[in-house]
Amino acid sequence: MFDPACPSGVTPFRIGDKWAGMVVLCLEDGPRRFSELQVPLRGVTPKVLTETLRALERDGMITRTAYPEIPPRVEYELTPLGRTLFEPIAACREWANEHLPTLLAARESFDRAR
Amino acid sequence: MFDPACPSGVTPFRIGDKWAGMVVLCLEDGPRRFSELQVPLRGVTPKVLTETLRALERDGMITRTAYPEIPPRVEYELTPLGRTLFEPIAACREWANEHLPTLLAARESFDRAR
DNA sequence: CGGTATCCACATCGATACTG
DNA sequence: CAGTATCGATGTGGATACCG
Repeated sequence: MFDPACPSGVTPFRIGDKWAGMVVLCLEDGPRRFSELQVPLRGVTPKVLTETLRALERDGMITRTAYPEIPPRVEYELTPLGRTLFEPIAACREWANEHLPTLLAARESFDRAR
Repeated sequence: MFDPACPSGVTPFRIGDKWAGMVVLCLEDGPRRFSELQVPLRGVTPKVLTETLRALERDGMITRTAYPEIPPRVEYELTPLGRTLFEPIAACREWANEHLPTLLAARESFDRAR
């Protein structure tokens, strides 16, 4: 997902509000900072990322931990509930990785026929 | 999903354009007619259902078969590619079935705290 | 029955600028 | 660094009516 050519960004089967699923995937290996999350989610504005993180926190998927430092540091981490969500989302990612070329070929063929 | 109280309709992890994932799930047991699909997808307007089905057909997920009869009959069916998509989507459905109460409880708790 | 055709409300998403 | 504040474009979804 950190690759600019990663197909996750164009998969038509993104989860929910477009970014939430990718955030969950980004948190697989442990806590991440706000600015770290902005990297793989290319193009996401701070506003939208904030909204996404708030929504996930509200639903008990992630925790937000702010450290009272200068400069400020905030870390987001999957909760146990969030971890249970990781699996089905990862399954969707696997599907996209495997079948996206087929899908795009079908799409192109369909468009050419019209 | 055919139950009015089914949680699938409120799951925050719906796939893609909100209806596409549910359509795939609806086609699990074989071909379905346009009007049949309108039943479990409560509230979907003909326009939106048409758009959803076109998009799925375009991506090679379903086939559309029109029978030249009076009155007209049209059936939609999963392609082999569409069948491969069924599994990860079903996994998301299972997740929702299992964890939605926990999620809603977390949400309510979060909202009460603010 | 299985759609189209219009029109519209609303939410989402984004760009930009600014702050503790 | 990690946001917030505004504002605006976009487009998705929906209500309603009509057609072959």
